[in-house]
Amino acid sequence: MKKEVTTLKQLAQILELSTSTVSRALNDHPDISSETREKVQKLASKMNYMPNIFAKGFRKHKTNIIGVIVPNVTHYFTSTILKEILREAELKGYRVIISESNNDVKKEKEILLTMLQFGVDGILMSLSKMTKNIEPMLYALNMKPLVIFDKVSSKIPCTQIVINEEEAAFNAVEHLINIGKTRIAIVKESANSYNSEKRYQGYLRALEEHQIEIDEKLILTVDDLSMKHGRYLASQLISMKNRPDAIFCITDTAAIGIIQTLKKFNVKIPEEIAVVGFSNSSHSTIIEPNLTTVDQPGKRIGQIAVQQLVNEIEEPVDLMTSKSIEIKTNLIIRDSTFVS
Amino acid sequence: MKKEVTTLKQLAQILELSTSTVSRALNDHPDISSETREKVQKLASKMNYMPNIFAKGFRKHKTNIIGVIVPNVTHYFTSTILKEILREAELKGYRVIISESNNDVKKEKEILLTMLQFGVDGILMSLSKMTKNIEPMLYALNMKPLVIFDKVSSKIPCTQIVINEEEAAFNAVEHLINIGKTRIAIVKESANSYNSEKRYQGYLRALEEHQIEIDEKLILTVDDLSMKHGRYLASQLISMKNRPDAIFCITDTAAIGIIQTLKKFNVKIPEEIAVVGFSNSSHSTIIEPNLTTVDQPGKRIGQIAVQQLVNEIEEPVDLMTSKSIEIKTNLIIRDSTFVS
DNA sequence: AATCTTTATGCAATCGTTTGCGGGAACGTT
DNA sequence: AACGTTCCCGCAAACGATTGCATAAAGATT
Repeated sequence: MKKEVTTLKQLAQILELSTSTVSRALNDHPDISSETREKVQKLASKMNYMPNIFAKGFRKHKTNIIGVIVPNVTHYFTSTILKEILREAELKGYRVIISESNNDVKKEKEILLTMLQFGVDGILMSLSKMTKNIEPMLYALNMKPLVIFDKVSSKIPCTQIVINEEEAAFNAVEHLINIGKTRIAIVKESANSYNSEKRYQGYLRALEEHQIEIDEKLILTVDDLSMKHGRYLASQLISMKNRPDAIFCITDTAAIGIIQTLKKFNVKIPEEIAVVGFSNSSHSTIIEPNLTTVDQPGKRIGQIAVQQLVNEIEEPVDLMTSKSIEIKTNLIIRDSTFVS
Repeated sequence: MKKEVTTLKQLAQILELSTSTVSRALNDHPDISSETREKVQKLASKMNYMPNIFAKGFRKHKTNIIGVIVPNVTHYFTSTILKEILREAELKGYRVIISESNNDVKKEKEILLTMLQFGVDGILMSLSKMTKNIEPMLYALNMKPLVIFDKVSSKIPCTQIVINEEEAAFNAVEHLINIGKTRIAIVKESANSYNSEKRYQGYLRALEEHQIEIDEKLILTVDDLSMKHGRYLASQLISMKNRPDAIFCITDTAAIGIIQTLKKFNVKIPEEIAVVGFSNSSHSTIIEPNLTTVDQPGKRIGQIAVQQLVNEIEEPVDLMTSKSIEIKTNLIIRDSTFVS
């Protein structure tokens, strides 16, 4: 093993040149005659020379690595974004290291610091659910560019890539209104995350604009938007004396739990209760009836996030400057709200 | 920005010691008196000192990074493994860089080389579907430890982490036999990947041991085990004059496509045709009837893969030595084969 | 022919850390 | 008193690549 790697010095010796010349030749420095440049480059590729990235990073204080921090890689939406981040980063000549915060604030902070220590050129992150203390992010911003996406916080003065949460929710709820629903429940998160809050605002605005009175009983809040909790909530809603005729659930997973329970109790979807989710997860076309949901363009988010970050890395602008980029979503209407 | 980072030299100056002493003190070298050791460590933590990883990696030729190459991060099973790889690697003090091959052999090779150049300490990979040329892997093995998982190839002389594919398939098919099925179709991959081949062997053995004749017509081969192809195959199977009474599909996705079509044509599952998948993907409990499938312990695979690799990194044994670690799977019986 | 430019190259320092070696101080041993 | 040990610590080289500066050679300008 440990086959020896060719170094600059070796190339230099063989060609009877100095390492400086070889280095410059490989980097297309104008001082070098095209003759030697070619000679060097030819030998280098022949000997399979690869610059030692650590010596390089060490010297130039640039690693061409971007750090990515997300709550959970197995989340389908996240992995879609990740996929695109990998693709786009590679295109731009960056490598990506990924860490999971598992929605643990302390872990999140640790990862952030470790990545900085490690020398990433910039960081891309999606905040964990409970992130309140933004100190670590501010600290990070002191040193390197930071772009946050999906789960963001407007308190952090950096570029944010978000979807039009409020409008998306508005459209979803308006769709329910358009098909004749009036008692529309919402299922949101108790920890007032950015996303949950925005979607809630969209819900409120839709009802308001259509002069539908808000019924506190139809505003459901839950810690964890899981399928299990969805199932539980559905059973609650069914047993209400004045049932809703539609449910807007700010997450596909919980929406699916809801549908499962509704079916179990033979509630007709969408006739008796229509259901709308959020994410367009792959589950939404498996469950029956297929789930009407908001499509979040993960690819676009990943792509723009990388582009922004690389931009900030390569054109060191004034950090600490806020900028919010909003990405459009699409409501995808399926059987859970649609009677053919 | 670019807040200055504390270095060894700075610590040394403040303490009026040499950098060597400071370095040794921080690394608990026995030559250092406990008195100075404490003094140094105290100041270091106070000044938030973090060794420059690049200088370190540069000097010691060790990066503490492991490279991971997978075909597709959005694949649920893959992301489960990934999650565990991240966790376990961190535990062992390693960082992880991830790349996607997208089942492109050329890309796979490129990534492999880039990662080596980059200086990873070892590589964890799941082969792409069409990988035939194992040259790049052999080359990699020359330089660094390599562990492959899930999609493996016995031709590559390195540690392989696999599930008991053959046995798992055997159990699945035997289960179908036990519930009284005799005309059991299999849906497998046309590119004879390791996994597909092993599962096919398990299928054959199960039939053989139960003296069920093999019917070539029931052996279906498809390029791409997608839902779409599943749907297509199902329509084929239905229109056969001598229909199968069960289908063993070596992938959950395709199995789900099959179920969708069977339902569409009002074929009773499992009474008329039972269906078994492979993976225990999250979809398998969403589809109705819930899919009987083989649970692949992704967490275990990820964990063992990292443990093996780190082992080989830290105790440089003889590389080029094959070792196959088999992980047990479980057949999870659900409604698609079970009549209550 | 002397001087200035330009072109192409080499020298040597540098980045931050680790580590082999050497050496001074303090102590113990004859 | 002379010598050997042990304990701490510093010097300086090394890792591989980059880069400011110096310089030799060749060409251009007067």
